[in-house]
Amino acid sequence: MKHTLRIQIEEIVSLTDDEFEFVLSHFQPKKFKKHQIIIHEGDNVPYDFFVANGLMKVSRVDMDGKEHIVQFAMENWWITDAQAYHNRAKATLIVDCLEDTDVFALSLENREKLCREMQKMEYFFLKKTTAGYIALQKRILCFISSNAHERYNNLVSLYPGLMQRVSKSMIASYLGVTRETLSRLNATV
Amino acid sequence: MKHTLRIQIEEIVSLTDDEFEFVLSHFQPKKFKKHQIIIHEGDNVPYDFFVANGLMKVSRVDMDGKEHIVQFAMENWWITDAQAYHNRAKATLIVDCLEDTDVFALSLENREKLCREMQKMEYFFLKKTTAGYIALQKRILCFISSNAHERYNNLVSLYPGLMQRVSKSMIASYLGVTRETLSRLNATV
DNA sequence: CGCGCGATTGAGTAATTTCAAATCTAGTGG
DNA sequence: CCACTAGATTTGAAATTACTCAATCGCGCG
Repeated sequence: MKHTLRIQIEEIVSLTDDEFEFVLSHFQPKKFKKHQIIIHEGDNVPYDFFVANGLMKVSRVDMDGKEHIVQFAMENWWITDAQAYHNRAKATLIVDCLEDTDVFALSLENREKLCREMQKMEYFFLKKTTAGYIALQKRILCFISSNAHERYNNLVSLYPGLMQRVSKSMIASYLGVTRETLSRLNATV
Repeated sequence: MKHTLRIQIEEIVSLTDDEFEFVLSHFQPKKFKKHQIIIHEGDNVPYDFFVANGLMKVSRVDMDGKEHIVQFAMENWWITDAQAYHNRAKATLIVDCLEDTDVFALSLENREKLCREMQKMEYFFLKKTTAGYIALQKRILCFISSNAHERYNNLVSLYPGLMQRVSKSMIASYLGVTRETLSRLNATV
């Protein structure tokens, strides 16, 4: 059975067994528990996490104590406070687990080292990051051109599996509406 | 006087004169007129554009004929329909000029070629794309956690120069509000 | 059974949109 | 230099959408 990280990388570049072992040696496997907070606001952010199993989220809590969810990460997604990670700055976001989660953690040092050692990994990260950029651009277009109802329908069709694993309050937070508004949307469908 | 593209690249990797000439040979300089539409919906998207001079935007026009602006690009910004460009797909967005504009156009073929020939250019694109990803993530956080007034203030403080060059209707479209709402915000400040 | 948590419902309020009309502004031709 | 027009901006009033706060419902679990 192939490693889930290997499958993802090989969607973009092919690897021999040895090469994959080499790549993998740059990651640290870690296990987290449901509700565990991995990165607090103000922390250093030493890792980008590849989720092998489980479910995490990144969010910010505003001055009123309201949580705003920036991203979920299910299996085969990457998650971290990107701004803090890449700029070696203090976290402004919170990363935590919605389920027991297995990740492969990649430090920025190892990421850079890996890119120097294997150019095709730099190519992989470029493709992945570009795809992420495009996805965010679509999400922005959704915000500027759609109301809450349309954004909800869009999310359901994009990630149907997410609905079964995440509370409706969190879906609301991700969509930028209150849980009450989201609840009333469902009634209207 | 250094080339504006060279300055941007050298913020991330240093180049000799020869190297820069080599990089530049992969680009095509182009001149566009104000109001010129560079990419129509449904077009192929052969280029990513580096704006040397002038101002462009990417937008989508919805079924009601309303324009939604995804991005502006002033000097030293990159702009294209990223989804269509990177996936060699038909454009779903419109790219046009708000001023007479000089660009350096980079085809996907030349981009790939350049990355193969000079690894540090792949590094450059990775850093640039990562920075773009982080910027979009911030903009999304702004949408889910801020009202129109706060989004407007945020935009003004991020890009004060933009306000002098772009009509308020377009600012409104970029912020995801109507021009009437934006107009009323200014009154309240 | 009864507690606790998430989801829903209700009522009032605030923000935003819609559509229409009025104003302002820059550029043009006389 | 002035009048005129087209486009952009602002204003007004009503309708809609979304939010807030409070109360209720539903369900799993000790």
